[in-house]
Amino acid sequence: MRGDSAARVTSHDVAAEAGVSQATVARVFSAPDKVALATRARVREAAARLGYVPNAIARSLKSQRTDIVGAVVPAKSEYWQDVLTALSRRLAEQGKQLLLFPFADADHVEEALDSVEQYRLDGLVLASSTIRPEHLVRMMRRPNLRAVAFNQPAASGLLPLVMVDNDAGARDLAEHVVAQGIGTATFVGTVSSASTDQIRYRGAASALADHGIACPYLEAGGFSYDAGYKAAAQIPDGADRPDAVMGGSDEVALGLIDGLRTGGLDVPGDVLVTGFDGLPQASWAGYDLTTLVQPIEVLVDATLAIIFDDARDAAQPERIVPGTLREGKTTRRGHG
Amino acid sequence: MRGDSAARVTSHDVAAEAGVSQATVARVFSAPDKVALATRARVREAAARLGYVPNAIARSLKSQRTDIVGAVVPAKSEYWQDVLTALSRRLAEQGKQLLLFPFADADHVEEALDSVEQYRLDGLVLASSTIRPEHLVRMMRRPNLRAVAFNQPAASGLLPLVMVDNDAGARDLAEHVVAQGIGTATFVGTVSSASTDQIRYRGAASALADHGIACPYLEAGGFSYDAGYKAAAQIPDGADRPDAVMGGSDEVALGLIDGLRTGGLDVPGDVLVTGFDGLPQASWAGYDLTTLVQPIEVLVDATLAIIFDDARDAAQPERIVPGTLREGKTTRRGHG
DNA sequence: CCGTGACGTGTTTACGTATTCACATCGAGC
DNA sequence: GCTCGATGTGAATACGTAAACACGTCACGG
Repeated sequence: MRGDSAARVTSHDVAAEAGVSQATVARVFSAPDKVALATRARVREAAARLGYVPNAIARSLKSQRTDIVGAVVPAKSEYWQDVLTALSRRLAEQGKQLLLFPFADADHVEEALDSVEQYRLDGLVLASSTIRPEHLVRMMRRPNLRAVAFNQPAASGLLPLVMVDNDAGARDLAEHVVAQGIGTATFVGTVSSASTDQIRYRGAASALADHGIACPYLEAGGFSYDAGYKAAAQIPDGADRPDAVMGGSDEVALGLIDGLRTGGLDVPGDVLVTGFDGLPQASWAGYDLTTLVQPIEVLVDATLAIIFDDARDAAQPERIVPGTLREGKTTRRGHG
Repeated sequence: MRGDSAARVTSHDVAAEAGVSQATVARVFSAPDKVALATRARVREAAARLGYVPNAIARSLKSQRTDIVGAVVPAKSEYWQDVLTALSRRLAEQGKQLLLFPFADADHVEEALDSVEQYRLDGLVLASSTIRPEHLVRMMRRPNLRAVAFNQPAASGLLPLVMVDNDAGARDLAEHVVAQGIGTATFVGTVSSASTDQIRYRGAASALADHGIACPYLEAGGFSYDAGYKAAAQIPDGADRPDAVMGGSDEVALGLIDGLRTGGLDVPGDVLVTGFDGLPQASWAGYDLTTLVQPIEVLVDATLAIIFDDARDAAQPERIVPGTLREGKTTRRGHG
């Protein structure tokens, strides 16, 4: 029953209560070592009594720093949710916050960016390869805004870029299934609209070609479980059935597995399946998917390093981080 | 090559360029109808030429509104990620943003709330039943902050509350499995630290008791897939094996299914399994879990209504929204 | 004993906008 | 022809903080 309900308490009120100037109060909360110990204690006490909390809005206006990083991401995606979780956690550790700008589809990116510009964010993470180059360029030239493209190959040359090594990862997966003794394979993804899937497909196809194996491509038409599930029905059965199906992402691969199984096939008995990303769900015992695990923590750290490190000299850094092959049972052939 | 790279463009700059006062520029962007058509056009043109974008920070300071809603949520949870997705999408439609305050575990809630207080948010969504009452009280008395508890029964009486009808949902699930002809059941959840699980357990146990069926409780020790997977090993086999296992949440239930299957049991052949929440993964063909689907859109809308509707008269609204039973194959007994 | 620097604090200003108040203009009504 | 209200605009102020600057005090070394 004290100090609360007092509508808005400012540093001036605290100053009056403690018998010091507003500047001293501000110093206590932003640079305590510049204030004598006794004064500091008195101010802290007064602040507690009044229920004072520094106003981050006013601070941001004055200091030109918001301590907020924005993220423009597709609204529905397991992968991006995992990335955001890692990102926000890391930011919280540094006393910074994450402001979300989700967009339902590519047409709504424009609106999201309009909002982005109004808040003077310290940094911006541009995710999803469905963001078009013209949007990237627009963000590129905002003053005082460090924008980083995250897993978005198309941004190369336009923006600083952090990305898993999609090409090497796809090759690793391809080599792995080849080692299982497959003779045919099919890649299922969304090459049409995702530049990551394009690289993954090319990498896999190239590695397979080195072993004389062709790799036809099947368009899933989306990044979701459902897209993979439906695509499974398009995969030829009988004599034309591929020995392995490579999904462009884990979500698609999980859908593929269930779709194939619903179609009466055994995974991995009849068909091997691989994914890409390393989602938690891929490790679930019901699937135990062979996939390429993205080192999300590393990617996030690299992203934040670009945003916050003042090494502005390296104008356009590109960090390509290798992933790790995770071998699950979806590529484990019954060796009799 | 025009208008860009000009470091910071303010309304003053635009005013000078357009030959009007700063006030007029401000009006053009916040109350356009108060400015003559010709003037408006001239200002808009000048703004475009200079690359001017209104500064949301300054606006917030002046107007005492940030157009930002905060959400305090556990960092790792499928369910909360789905809620956040819905929430941020709905906010974006209204030109508002979502600021994330994730916390790793209950001990870190305190820090998250410290940050919350600094930003003068329009509203706050307090999620997760692991937030302790003392924290709720603290948020309750912040002036100018509309805090809403989301699916958090423990907040009843302290804060406005929006929640799915856990009790009725649990009863529906119990009745459903009873209708399948079961004779014994076990509930697996985290009653110890989640007030939602407590209600769900009591509801299910009560409904089962009405049919003369006891419902022992098994502590999962967490909300995750892994917790469920491990808990499955604790379920008695042989003669004591329950006919049905009810998971406190979908995540736990999915883990249970895989755990039981790994243990050599057939779901639903040997054991029926139910969940709670209605996660997308519960619908995946590999599981097809019987669960209680939460109407997340409805819950989110109710939450935002409490935050933004000025009906401050209804001091402590409590909205309990019914869920929907989704019947999957995990409770479909082979009828011979 | 005085100059010098470190230290602690107060005064003042600036951040960029929204809003209140005042003022000028203009058309309509008597 | 003069008043009155409506309309459009400018001047001035406030939002709450951080930081530059100035000032006074005190300890220390020459």
